[in-house]
Amino acid sequence: MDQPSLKAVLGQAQAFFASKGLRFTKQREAVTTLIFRTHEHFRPEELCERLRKSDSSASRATIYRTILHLVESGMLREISLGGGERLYDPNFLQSPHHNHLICVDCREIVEFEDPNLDIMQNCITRRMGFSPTEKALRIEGRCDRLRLLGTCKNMKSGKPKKRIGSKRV
Amino acid sequence: MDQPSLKAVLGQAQAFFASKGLRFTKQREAVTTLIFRTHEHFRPEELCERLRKSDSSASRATIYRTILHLVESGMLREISLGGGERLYDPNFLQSPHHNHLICVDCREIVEFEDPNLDIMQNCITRRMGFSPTEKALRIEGRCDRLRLLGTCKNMKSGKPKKRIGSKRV
DNA sequence: ATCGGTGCAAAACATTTGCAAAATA
DNA sequence: TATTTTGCAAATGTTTTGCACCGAT
Repeated sequence: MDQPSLKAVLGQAQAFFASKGLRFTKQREAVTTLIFRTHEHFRPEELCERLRKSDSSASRATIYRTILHLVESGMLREISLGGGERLYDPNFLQSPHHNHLICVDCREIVEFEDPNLDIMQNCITRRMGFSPTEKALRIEGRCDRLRLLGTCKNMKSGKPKKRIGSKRV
Repeated sequence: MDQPSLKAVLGQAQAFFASKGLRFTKQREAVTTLIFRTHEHFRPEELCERLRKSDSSASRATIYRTILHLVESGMLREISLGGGERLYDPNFLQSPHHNHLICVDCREIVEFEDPNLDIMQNCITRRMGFSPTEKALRIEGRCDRLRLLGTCKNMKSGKPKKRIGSKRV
């Protein structure tokens, strides 16, 4: 974990739960920790798996319910990178406006921001008579290095690396 | 159906299936017709329902499999408007670069295009070393009319209208 | 006769929910 | 004690799959 220390994140979560009159139980803390300890995007089921391997524990139901709470708090966001899979992204806490670029070859996910893009999106939205509340841009592309050199840093001996995690830019 | 006549669409589908050495059976034609007869976004299960009500028929399995073929052909696109629901959009045939704006109040979906946005997205992508293959921008917003006047054309006596269909802009 | 293609029913998943027991303010 | 929260297991809902049969070349 880097920028906002895990401790700060846990504090924010605790504050949110408290503001709703909810308890920050050890299960909820464990789930929150597991989510924000890395920058990895995750599927709920993967989180269950991860938690099972850790020293703490929480039932599947609790994990799903905690995820919903964290989404409601705005700390966690559901994203969709295609395939109808429900994926969660813990990185909006550090970069609230980031977008996703996915390499179609190696599935690497690059997170990026661009203020100009944001501005333009705002204009377009307002021109249509709406006030934007949330924007999600997903770009799929082919890595130039791979196309030109036949390999890229995410390819391992010709085999694309399956990655759910993300890289910041 | 308007622009590309249904007949033309069916022809294109047939050509695709043929190019793959596959047959354009009456079930596949029925599914294709049902999909492209309107501009509605749909969930596979809804399509099953629609087909059950029509005079033609195809099993659930066939419907799912045909959808996959049509996506592969590029005629149909999977989109995600949040909530992890798998939705399909038949409108990329007419407007290959459109994006989606969803009203958070009434869930109306507005499809829109903007060449400048496309250009900017291209630049950003290339700057990161990628060649874009596909882009999906989803904006959620609040309709100004509703916010200012307390009502909007999609609200029916205060109750938001649930809409899966789309409006072109 | 040979390949697909179809339809059924089962399987595979992911997610939600009801409820009794446990934990906590 | 009152109220949440948890965990289990069952229910739900969607999508995929195996397989026997059907149909077209």
